[in-house]
Amino acid sequence: MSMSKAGIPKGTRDFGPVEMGRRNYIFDQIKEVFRLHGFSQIETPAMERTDVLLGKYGEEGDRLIFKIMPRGRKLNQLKTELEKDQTAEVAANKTAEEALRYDLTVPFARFVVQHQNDISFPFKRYQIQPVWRADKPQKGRYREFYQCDVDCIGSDSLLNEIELINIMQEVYERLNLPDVTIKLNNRKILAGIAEAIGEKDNMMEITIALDKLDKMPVEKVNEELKNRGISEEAIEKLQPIMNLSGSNEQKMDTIADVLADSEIGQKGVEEMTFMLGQADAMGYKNIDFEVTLARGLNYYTGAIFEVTHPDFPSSITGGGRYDDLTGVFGAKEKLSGVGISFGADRIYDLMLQKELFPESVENVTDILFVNFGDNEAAQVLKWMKQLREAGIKTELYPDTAKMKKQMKFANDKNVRFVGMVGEDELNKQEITLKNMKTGEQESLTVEAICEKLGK
RNA sequence: GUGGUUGUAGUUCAGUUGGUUAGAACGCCUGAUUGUGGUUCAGGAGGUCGUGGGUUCGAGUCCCAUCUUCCACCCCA
Repeated sequence: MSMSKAGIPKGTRDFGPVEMGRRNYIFDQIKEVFRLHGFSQIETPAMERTDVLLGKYGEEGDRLIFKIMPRGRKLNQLKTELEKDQTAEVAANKTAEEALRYDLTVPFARFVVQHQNDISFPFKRYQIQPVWRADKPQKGRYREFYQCDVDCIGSDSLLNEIELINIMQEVYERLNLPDVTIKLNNRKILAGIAEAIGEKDNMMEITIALDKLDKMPVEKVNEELKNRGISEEAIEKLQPIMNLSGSNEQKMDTIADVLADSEIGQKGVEEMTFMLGQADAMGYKNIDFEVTLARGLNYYTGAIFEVTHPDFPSSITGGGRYDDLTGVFGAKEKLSGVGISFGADRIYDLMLQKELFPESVENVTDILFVNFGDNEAAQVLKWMKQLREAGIKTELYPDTAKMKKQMKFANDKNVRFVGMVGEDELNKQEITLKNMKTGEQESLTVEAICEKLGK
């Protein structure tokens, strides 16, 4: 066998026992909230057929999809395509039959269409799985990461959007991250703006520029708009929007004014007003209407969401409404959907930085028994059965090593109690239970311990 | 994909204009303590200086390539 250096691809990570305890804590909280809102879980394969994914995320997205190298005859076809003076990228897209999924929304749309006869709508699903992007890694940006998606498909009602806001609030409340800001916008407003300033066909250009407002001054953005081919007149008309400020209501008033003549814009204003009103009625104070919020994913058509935290550089949740994602897979009727995705890995990084993980997620064993020999071990095995039936996590050190070594092991593993059963305890039929945090110890019967620590 | 940045012990980092045998702290191992971890004390192990080339009498230090890390653009969870 050939030797190789141990290592993993860039932008990927191993998760040890401590990290998994924390990660599962995040997943459990998120899952619990999803279930409380009536969503059910699905899973889809790590890979999809390439044509399912290509063209759904825009040009940049296509480039970031991991294609799986073809095998056998297809591999020779790749060679032929390359010889036809194709770029390697085009050749790869043409010949790779499979690719790793880039997100969970597009595979979900594929799933819905494929199983449309078995699904009753509106279909509320959640899905927690890894996705892969051929990105250049940075802080909070990985090439393999988990998304926690909730989507409702087959309903136009804005109540779905409202429920998603509730879910975001509940999740971040549970995770002890109350400082998040939920940013809202609507693609219809963005379309309306483009229409109102007479640049209907340049909506993407305008939204990309608007998105940069939080990074560069207005003058720079104006310059960029000009470079992107937007007329001076249109840029002039855009200024009230670029200089938006004040409360959500004040911003909405200004926008409504600018969009008075745009049908689609008015629809967007109507939707946004409803959502802001509902959020206000729930007493939420951290909702921000931001026209600059664009979100690159091509398929969004209505509301768009993004959650940020002051101590983290990038968004930790994002999503929106898509009207026709199932259409491209040949759905019988038009199915509108809306959903969001929690970025578990970014939430993990943020919570670690803020030291928000409860200590309890790190201990896996309640009682570790010191091994004093065969006779003692035989008795401990019986007692452990009783303890486990009472819901107490317990284990026996497998070797009769030195006490010091066993105690150190217990300490390193962060167990709550050490159980000692030697000759004295066998005679008394009791267990010496030591609290590893306080150092106190007492002699108790197994029944008394079940009573004390049992679930 | 473009531009920049980082890499030295298990970890975090020192290491002078290129010059003997590459250091510290923490961690790890052993003992003080044969039924007590976390504290204390004494001792010990551990490095092909990311990898591969090159310049030089001599390279952790300079040059090139490559990988990795982080950052900006782009995009995004």
